Amino acid sequence: MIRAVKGTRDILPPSSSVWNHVEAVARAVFRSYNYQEIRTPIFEETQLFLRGVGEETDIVTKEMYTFPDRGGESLTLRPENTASVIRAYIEHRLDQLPGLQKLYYIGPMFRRERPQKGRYRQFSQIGAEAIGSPSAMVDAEVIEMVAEVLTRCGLTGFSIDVNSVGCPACRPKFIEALRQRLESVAPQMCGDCQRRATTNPLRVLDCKVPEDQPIIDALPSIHEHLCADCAGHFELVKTLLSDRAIPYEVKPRLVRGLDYYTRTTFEFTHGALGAQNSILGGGRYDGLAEQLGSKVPAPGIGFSIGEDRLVMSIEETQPDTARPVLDLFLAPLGPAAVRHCAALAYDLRKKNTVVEVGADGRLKRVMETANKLAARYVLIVGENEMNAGAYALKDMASGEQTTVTREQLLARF
RNA sequence: GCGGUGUUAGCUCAGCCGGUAGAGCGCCUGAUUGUGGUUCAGGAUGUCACGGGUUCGAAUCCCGUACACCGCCCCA
Repeated sequence: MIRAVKGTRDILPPSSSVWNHVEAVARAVFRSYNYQEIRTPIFEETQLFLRGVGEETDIVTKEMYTFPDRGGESLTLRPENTASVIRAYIEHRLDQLPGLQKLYYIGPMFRRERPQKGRYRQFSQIGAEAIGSPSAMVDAEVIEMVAEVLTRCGLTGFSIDVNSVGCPACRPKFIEALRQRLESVAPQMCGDCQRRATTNPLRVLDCKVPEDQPIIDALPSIHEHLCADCAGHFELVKTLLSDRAIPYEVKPRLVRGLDYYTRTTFEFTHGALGAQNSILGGGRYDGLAEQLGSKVPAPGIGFSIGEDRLVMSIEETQPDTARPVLDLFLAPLGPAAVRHCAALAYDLRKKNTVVEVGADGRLKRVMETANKLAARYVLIVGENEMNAGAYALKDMASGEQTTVTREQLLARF
């Protein structure tokens, strides 16, 4: 038997309707903030991600689906979408358009990691990018917007963590201070941290080993090293979030894994997800466009929601959300009624009524089928009904049966 | 990429120390002629994940592979 490849999966009903719901909610919220959809290719030149995501990141060093095209060019299945959006922004000179560019996307991403619950090799992200402004106003609006998406999806119990990772002016100084301090304390820490102390000092802050926590708490904080501009920016973001009564927590240790982040970073987590508790992540990337060859600066901020994880949280939190509606089930008795029902269904469906036509057979059997499909009403169409010009309409919930003419039926459904 | 647990009917699982498989749910059929949800009776379905080994004999023991899940790394 041929099975779906490792780390990929089929989204079947009724789960697929939850996916559709989530996407519809996101589109509606994005629209209300005046975002418009962008669709970029699912694969790009490998070079885009090397430069955009960062050569030293885990994504680039060990997780990309990279393959040579038949012409010899190296292509890569997109591991994330921000780099592609910025590439499109530059390529199509969107900086020449008036105002901020506010773009959203929904689609599959690919990372070759060891699969786990909530972690797949093909997964879907719902994301948005606001490009063209360095203002803290935009940061706060983006965080507000994504919180609104989760809330309107019916999700509760998520928490919002924010931080500032500084800018090219102040972050290197912080990293240097961190490195120096780690020289003395790292030997007392876990093996991973001893390694990180030299390879990636920022990662030490993310360590979850309980014994290391007191040591980490005593390490220098990024906030002591932010330059005046970065500190002011972060203060304003926090003030604006408070103005909106959005509950957030400052996590000085929140370090994101992509190289392009500057200043504001944020992450939403949810307890129902297990080890992969991050439901969405995002941040500001003021230097990314220039890194990708833009001649003009294009400061931006964005996020991406892990759609698989969002759907999973919703399904675990509220299990009975996905229930498709079947308005009317037509039960034909005899070949003539089958033709009659087909024509009737055609007219009803033009009005977007959800209609199913049963197979000809014993009424008992047809009723059983209608019941299993959870039909609201069943319309019985046999010789008697066709001769009389009136159908028997049964309310499946109450069991009551009434008589309706074709006109009455079309007016009602 | 590293470590661990698991893989038996469509689903959830049982199967003790090796003697070639079961339950519940679901599905199908019937309880006479045009009426569901309850009840009753009957029925179908598994190369016991795959490959190899030990054995007279393996779902049951051993090894390998695949996949899923848990933890690590990292992230969505």
